[in-house]
Amino acid sequence: MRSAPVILHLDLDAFFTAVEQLHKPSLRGKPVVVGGVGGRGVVATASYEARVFGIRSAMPTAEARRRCPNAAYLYPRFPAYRDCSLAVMALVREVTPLVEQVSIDEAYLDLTPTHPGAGADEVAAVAEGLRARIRATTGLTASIGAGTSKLVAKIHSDLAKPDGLALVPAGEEAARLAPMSVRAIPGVGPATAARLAVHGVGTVGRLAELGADEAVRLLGRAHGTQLHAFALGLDEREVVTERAAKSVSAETTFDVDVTDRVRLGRHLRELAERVGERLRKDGLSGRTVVLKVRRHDFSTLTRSTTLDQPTDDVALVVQHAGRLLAGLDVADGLRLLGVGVSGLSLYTQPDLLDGLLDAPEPPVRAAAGDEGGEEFVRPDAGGGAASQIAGEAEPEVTLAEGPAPAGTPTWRAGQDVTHAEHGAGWVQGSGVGRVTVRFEGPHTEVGRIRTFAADDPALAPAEPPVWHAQAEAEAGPG
DNA sequence: TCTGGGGTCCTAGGACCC
DNA sequence: TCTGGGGTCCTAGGACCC
Repeated sequence: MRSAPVILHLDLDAFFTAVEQLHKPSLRGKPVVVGGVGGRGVVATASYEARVFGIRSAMPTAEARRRCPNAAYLYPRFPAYRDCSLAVMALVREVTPLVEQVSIDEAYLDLTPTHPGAGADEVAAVAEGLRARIRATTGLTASIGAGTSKLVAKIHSDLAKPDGLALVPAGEEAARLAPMSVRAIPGVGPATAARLAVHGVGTVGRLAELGADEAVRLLGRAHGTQLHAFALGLDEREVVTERAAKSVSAETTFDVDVTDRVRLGRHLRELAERVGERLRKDGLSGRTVVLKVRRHDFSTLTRSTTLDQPTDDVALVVQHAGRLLAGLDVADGLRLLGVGVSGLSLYTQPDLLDGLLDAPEPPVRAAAGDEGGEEFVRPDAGGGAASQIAGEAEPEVTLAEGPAPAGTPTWRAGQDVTHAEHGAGWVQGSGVGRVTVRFEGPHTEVGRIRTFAADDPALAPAEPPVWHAQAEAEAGPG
């Protein structure tokens, strides 16, 4: 446990509706609801003016309309929210590089790197400074919780809302948490709260008194252990800057239940196309295809099948998901259809791979700076990268300007990661100043390049300079 | 009131292997 | 020949979060 409250949790207040009110002054001071506006829509965010009427997130929009017919009901504009989020997160990263963005409107910060030895007063000043800059540059208000752990920071950003700061001095965690409802703990939802209530546990303090063994008996091994530790104010989770995606999915709820298999098939293809698009954009492929359906009675089923090889091929996803769907009874109607891919790995493109492996070695020139004209990075110039693999493995590869060898796959401008592993291969792109080469596991075949969407002309670099790099490395000892 | 869409993590049983 | 136990993978479902 840290000895000072250097972990912050920042949460933008009523984010979606705040952006709408920012962009449209006539909405300011008025009840605004952002969410699904169709017959089966639910509320994503209600402005504070709308919350006065009892409107809450996840409430059916129909119910919200009953409570406040005069509110503005808006369909979400995610691109606008993403832009605002990027602006805020840029300010956040000026405070510390140790930022874990957990959603479009939330992030944890660890101030240790930039404010070593900071006490509560300094942390409070940093947090207030950040809140002020967010307001001044974006017009949005943020609430911040500060404590010695993610848990305490998270719980207190909620208590600070709206537009506030709540800081818990080191040593006061358990006492602060004890009187709170167990529902204040992240991970305690309706089901867990109900199970605890049966045993007379309603507060965090009572959960702490219960003891770890009893908590495990009631809630299962993982959940029980974790929640009991939380109840004592114990939380050793680190702030981590990057987490790899584990699945990609798309789903849709129909306005009216669907029984027609032809229509379902069309929706299935659309959903698979969305999944495929995202897989390729992120340079991923997955081995398990998952079909999800929700029936007329709201019961949910999933069916999955695991392939021999990871794929991002829409046709293949459609084929397997379609087979899974064919095995289900849809006579009573489906209200939701979803398709997903899990078991993700960094993407390989077999045809490109073959071409590359069969192709003659690309010309190797002097390392950057040695000669005029085209400059390629010499494979051994990346030797530093290879030597880092055995460690934690995100070596950077220097880029050189100039044309890359024929057949070199392209990554999308602005996409900050390309992948090569355990071998050499060329990559190129534009608009990005550096390439990070990421290595997975000790297991992959030599010579594989994992990347890109080279077959998509829309992704080809339009503007010079065109960069290329040779990513070169060897397997570490594992 | 009648329940979105995108995710994560956990549990449990069965298959399979050693 | 029969039996046991542990580990891993796969599948399905459920709780939870924003």
